[in-house]
Amino acid sequence: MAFSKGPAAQTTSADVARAAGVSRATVSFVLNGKPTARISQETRARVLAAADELGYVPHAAARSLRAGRSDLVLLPAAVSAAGRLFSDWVDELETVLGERGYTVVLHGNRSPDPVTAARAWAQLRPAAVLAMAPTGLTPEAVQVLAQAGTTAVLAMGPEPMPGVFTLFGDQSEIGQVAAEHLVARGRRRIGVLMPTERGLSAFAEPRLAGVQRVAAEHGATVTPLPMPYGGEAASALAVLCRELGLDAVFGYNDEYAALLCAALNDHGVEVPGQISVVGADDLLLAQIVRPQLTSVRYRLPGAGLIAEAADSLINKGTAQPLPRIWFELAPRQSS
Amino acid sequence: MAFSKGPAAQTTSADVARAAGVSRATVSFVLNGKPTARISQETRARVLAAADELGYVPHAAARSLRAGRSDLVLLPAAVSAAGRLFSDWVDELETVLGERGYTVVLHGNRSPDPVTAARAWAQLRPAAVLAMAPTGLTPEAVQVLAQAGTTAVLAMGPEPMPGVFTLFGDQSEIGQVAAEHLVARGRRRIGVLMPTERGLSAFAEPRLAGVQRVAAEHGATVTPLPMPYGGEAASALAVLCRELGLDAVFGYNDEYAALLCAALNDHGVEVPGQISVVGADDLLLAQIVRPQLTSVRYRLPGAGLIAEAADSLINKGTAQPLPRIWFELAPRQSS
DNA sequence: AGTGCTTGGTAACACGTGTAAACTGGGTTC
DNA sequence: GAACCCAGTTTACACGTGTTACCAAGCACT
Repeated sequence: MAFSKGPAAQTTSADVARAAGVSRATVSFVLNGKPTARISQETRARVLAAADELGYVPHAAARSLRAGRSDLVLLPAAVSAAGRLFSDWVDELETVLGERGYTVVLHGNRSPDPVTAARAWAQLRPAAVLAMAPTGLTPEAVQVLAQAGTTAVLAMGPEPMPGVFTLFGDQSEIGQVAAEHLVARGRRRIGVLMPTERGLSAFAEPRLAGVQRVAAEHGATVTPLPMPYGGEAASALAVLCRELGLDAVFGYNDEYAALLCAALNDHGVEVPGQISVVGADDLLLAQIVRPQLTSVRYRLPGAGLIAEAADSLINKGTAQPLPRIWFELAPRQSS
Repeated sequence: MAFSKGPAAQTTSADVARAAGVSRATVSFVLNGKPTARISQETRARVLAAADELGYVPHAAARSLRAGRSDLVLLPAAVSAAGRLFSDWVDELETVLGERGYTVVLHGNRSPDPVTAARAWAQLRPAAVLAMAPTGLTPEAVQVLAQAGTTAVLAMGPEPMPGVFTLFGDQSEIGQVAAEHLVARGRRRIGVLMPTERGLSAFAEPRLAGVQRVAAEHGATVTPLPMPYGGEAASALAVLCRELGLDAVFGYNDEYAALLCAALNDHGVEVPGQISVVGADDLLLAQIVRPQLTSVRYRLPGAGLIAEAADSLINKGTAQPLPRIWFELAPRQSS
């Protein structure tokens, strides 16, 4: 360590003060612009010049330590888990929350245990946590956050939870919409793709349940079909579908559905002639492939509304309820 | 504000100390486990019990303020900009860096100005910044980071930059590989899709340049084709391709290429009979669509190597050079 | 000449944490 | 019995910031 001169000296507001020939307090006043009237234009200019000269950037950690709250908004979500649909929405969310002065940050939760995950989030003392994927958010996890000072917790889910502002939306309705459509077309032997990718079962399980609910009402059979993300798996499943004599498949996702479609095509199975296929999330992919994919479309509240709710929750501790997420069929060629 | 009892009291290590009947220092010693031998097993147990009871979680900001360095690793990247390819890689990176004790965080840079963006990153005082997309990282931006104490900056790019550990990889080689393939197939009138989505031009421009380089050597013509992300735009471009008499298109991306392919198909243009199409990034999508899409594949160094380099850069200030990124053709049906 | 007001600025504390240095008994050594 | 040591704990400071008091000087008014 002889050559290392410590962890790289940071430029602090004290440096700026020294350079401008004023006290640190004055620097703080100028840079945060609160009681503007109390600082003469001349020193004000001198401070700004010094700060610019030295390339001063405030230390977010120290600032939020002093302030007692941070401007961090945490989105716990793996990047890959967000499909094209969500990722655009997340981008928009970042923009509108940024305009409100928050720093949005994504953090993939690597721990399957909700409490451990919550503990990791809590370390950052975020102003709000936006759990927009149906991650396993338990009451204990919420309490960990609360104990760390984060009371603004938003989550997407089918039912309310104490201490959580819920954006109501039931993934099982996706399966429901798809299944109702298939049943209406006379299909009775329905397969359901179940992705084996980690983190996706939280979406897949309720979607399957939705299909089963509808199937039970109409005397249709439901066969879950576990599937890794890949071409070979799809090919194997295509064979299986024919062997099982299925007449319809709900593909969890447009991606998975499209994979299966291509495989069915390769094996000479006609879509939708012999087997109807329905996807979900209405990705652009659904319009690219041939036959074009029937899908189930999300109707999400605009990012502006979410930002408004989060802001209100942080500052007032309460917020107006949001319109619930709902789902509708986007009928195309594959069914 | 009468009903609001301030910004939600946080549980601090002082609370734990009080509950366990010891000093705050003892709590810190127990929880960080450094001089383990110096604490009796009995008080040790009492402290751990109290911490657990109160649900204590350390305050990352305070900790890193005291320590002079944070365990944050910042990945400046918009979620949507990362395709399937990158997002899986980022996931892996999160995992391996997490195992090394770092907290990985994604932050979409909303500012087009590199210095402003760098200023935003610098506020978080990250231990390292991993700019894995060819974002406009200027020397001034690097200096802003350095002044804030972040000296470990990794970036992907074609050439070295002072103060930056470069993961060498030249996006223009992608265009080059694609163009060489097309030229070898006798194509001479090449169109290049140029996405208009924000943040993508940093990828698109060099890819175009690569195509132009090869075309110039072989007397082929290159026509840039600006294209929004969507079906109508693709349809319009399909018509244009025919009118211009193009015999090949490099599609920037598998997504964009697939969009165009579908549109060409709809307009009765045969692929690859009349027009060859080549994509890039080798997404699974390339294998889903028919005809299957010829693509250009990334060879990225494993996430483990990147993590190793970042770690070394943080602690030793230097790191072993990484193998450069290279690209190879994945030939399929569309060309 | 005292009193009060305004303008421009500073001293000093608190936020939650990690750790070097000091302290306290009780035992061991000359 | 004085000197020393050791295990177990605490006291005290520093990190970089925002903000509440407080202060100095200038000026006007009784």
